[in-house]
Amino acid sequence: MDTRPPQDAVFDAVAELFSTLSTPIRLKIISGLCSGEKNVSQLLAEIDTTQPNMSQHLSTLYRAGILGRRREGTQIFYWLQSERVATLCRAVTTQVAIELGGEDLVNSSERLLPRGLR
Amino acid sequence: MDTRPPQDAVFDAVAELFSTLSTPIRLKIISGLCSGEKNVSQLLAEIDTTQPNMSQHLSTLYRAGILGRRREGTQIFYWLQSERVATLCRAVTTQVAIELGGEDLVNSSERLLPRGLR
DNA sequence: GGATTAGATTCGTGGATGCTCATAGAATGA
DNA sequence: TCATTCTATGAGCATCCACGAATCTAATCC
Repeated sequence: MDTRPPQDAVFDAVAELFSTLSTPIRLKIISGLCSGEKNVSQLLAEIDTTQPNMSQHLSTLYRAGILGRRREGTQIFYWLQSERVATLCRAVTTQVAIELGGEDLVNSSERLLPRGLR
Repeated sequence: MDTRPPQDAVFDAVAELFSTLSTPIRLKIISGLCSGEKNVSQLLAEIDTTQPNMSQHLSTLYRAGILGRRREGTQIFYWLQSERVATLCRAVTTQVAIELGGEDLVNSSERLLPRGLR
């Protein structure tokens, strides 16, 4: 069989990546991790959602290879594993902030997805 | 009220954009229009789906401001309106093709989202 | 071992959306 | 006007998925 063109696999993969990034809360998580690794409690302090919901989104981003994970005692730390995806989100977010207008928004957007501090 | 941070609007907009690009068929449409404007029949000849389904996806991309639309007789031509989105898709698709491996796939990927011919 | 804290997992549900089928609309030609 | 071609729209359906509530697991401390 295999009547599908090989490019289809590429489009499928790209669509899946975009799908992973297509929810605001996951973008906020990526934004929050731009300044370095954080545990779940720290992320919960920044992002308004429930703990189970946060856990599910973190799991989704981890399985997608976008986040790394590490246990330290009872806490679990996450960090940005895919620098490529971080760069992608940064570029798109900056552009959208500009297009949405508002100098203030553009200025504050520089803090939306800051480049890694180290 | 308005207790939501202003950045939330940016994340919402970015998530919506990614959502629009999160289906393979819409990526194929964008790819097909990279070489210039086409009518619906031409797109149907390249992309395997039904006519109503194609029409709906075209409508979605048009409403998102990604495609332009023009009537000529009974036919309707679509073209890439947002060069920014086209560039985005091109960059991501190329990277994913590379990461999926296969020299042949990488080479053929150059034809996935060719730069505009004019 | 019991209690406590930090996260993950399971289950159920409502809303969004992609698909198909049937139909409607618009333009052209006889 | 009627037929044909090209495209859009609406209804019905199935699926996916984000969310919340409750529960479970793992590690630490008493």
